[in-house]
Amino acid sequence: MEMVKDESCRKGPWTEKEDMVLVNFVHLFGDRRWDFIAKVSGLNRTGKSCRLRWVNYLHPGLKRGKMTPQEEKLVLELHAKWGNRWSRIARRLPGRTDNEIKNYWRTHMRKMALEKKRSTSPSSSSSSTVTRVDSLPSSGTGKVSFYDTGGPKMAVFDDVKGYSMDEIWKDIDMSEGNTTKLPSSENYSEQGCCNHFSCPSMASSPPWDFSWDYSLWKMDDDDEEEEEEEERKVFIATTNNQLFNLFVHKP
DNA sequence: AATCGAATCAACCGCCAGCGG
DNA sequence: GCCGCTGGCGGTTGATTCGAT
Repeated sequence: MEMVKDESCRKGPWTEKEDMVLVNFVHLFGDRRWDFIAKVSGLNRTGKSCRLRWVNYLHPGLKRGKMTPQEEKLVLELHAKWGNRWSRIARRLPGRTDNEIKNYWRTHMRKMALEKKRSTSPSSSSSSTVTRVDSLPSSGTGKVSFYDTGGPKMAVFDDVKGYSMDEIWKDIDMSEGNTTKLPSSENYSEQGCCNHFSCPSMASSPPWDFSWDYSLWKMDDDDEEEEEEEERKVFIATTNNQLFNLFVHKP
């Protein structure tokens, strides 16, 4: 049963079947032992890849869709405070992932930087119409990344006071000591992601209280064929077989 | 209707810290 | 104390979607 982690591991987009298998195994073994899950599930993926897929896409507590104004505000506040510590910021936003926030910020900053550039240089000096934001100088690292901010020192935020790293850490300490400043912070600990998503759906149905729910993978296109449905059932059966074998062969 | 650039999203990569042997 | 393994995190990239022209 040695599923060797080598270059033959699958990459690229996940299929619906892979998702189903992963969810099944995560509910059985928890969302910690990713390498183990990757091996026993038969998914030809790395543990890392499995974890990423679960955290960013399959986790039942995830919100989808646009950020609300409150969330946007919170992201701005927290980024001003903590810089690019996306996972930390994500913990304050139930149902949002670090990846999502990172992406949002990237887009947001691009917009902001463009607007700022336009407003500060009305002459649009150079011949090029739009200067890519990515090429804006970063804060002294030499490496260019438009959101390589060190956080709060981001030039685009004139209204945000500059912080030194020490100050940032002081802030973090303070906020962890006294979190009442931030909305909904009391619901989150600094531990595993499971604890962070204390969304209602998770609260009422912990991972181990698992029942197969097709709605999880219901696609919008309702003309989904029965054939696909049948395939699903077959796949679940196969997965269950795998699990059965696994337990039977356990000492 | 076609095209092109911008925006968004999903996934990978590399680094690092924590932990167990 | 050292070393290897694993998971977590931040940065980046590539594909897809959207919107303007």
